[in-house]
Amino acid sequence: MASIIAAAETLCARAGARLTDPRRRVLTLLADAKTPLKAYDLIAKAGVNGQAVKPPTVYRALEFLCQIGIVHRIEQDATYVACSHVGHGHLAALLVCDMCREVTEVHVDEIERDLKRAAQKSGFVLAHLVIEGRGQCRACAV
Amino acid sequence: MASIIAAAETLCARAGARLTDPRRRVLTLLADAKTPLKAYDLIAKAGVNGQAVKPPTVYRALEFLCQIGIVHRIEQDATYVACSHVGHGHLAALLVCDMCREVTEVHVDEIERDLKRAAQKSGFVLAHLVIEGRGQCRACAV
DNA sequence: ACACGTTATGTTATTTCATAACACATAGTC
DNA sequence: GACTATGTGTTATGAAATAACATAACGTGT
Repeated sequence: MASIIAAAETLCARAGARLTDPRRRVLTLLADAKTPLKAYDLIAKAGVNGQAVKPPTVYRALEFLCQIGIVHRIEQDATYVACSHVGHGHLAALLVCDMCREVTEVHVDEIERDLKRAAQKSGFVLAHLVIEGRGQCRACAV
Repeated sequence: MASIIAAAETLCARAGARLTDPRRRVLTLLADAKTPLKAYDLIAKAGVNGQAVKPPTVYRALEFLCQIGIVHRIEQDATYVACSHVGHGHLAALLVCDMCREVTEVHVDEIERDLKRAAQKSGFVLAHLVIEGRGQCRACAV
């Protein structure tokens, strides 16, 4: 649990940025969660002693954390999840279980290469790639 | 242009559904557009002679058209685009140009297979897959 | 023809997701 | 300590999506 904070510190240093209070708070909440959280879940939880946190605060933190690669946004349902394989420059495919919502990350570097090549065939230069799946995780599959 | 309507009729018949007025209208608007449209673009455009169309009407049509596979939703920015390769049971990767917004569809059946296998390795049974890219299309790449 | 079930639409209101714009604060550095 | 970058606080609003309920249109069996 603490290790993800350490990883974040490293990534921040590399980016010439700081792991500030709201950023750390949001990251911690995500890391503690078993499933992806919505932005407004975080807005609700991030407040301390009755002090509500406002949307922009959380959205900024999320944007930053996604940028340094320690948090992933799941486009299909606009949720956010802490990266479980921090470190490799990895592109991950995020597989969300339809039953328990847990996320399985699989690394797909060769697939990225294949896709880049397939895109190139159409003359398309690929800069960014999103791969997301849904289905049943190991525990929930019969 | 008319051919996509014909394709839609076929797909509707196959699904035991009807290509109703609002569905045809939304599909036509998407087919005529050069780039993906937002739902509210469609809501604005779908009205006839001052009669505004309400959000649920368009959202229902979009959901239906996506279901029969003649329209794709681009998750990254919540836009919708008419499928350019109707017919094959194909899974397509949607590549959106960051400059002109045009969409290039590439077919990725082998990649789907690879990904399914990679998922299986983690015990994950893949039911649905989204692959989206961003970058520069042939015309916009230098 | 007409009653019935199913499919699809109309309508109102609301919820959920996200950002613009501007003021203030904090940290690093010359 | 003044200067600049970076980051946060706050207010307000914009943009995307859906819930809930009423009504209409179609197909089928009688």
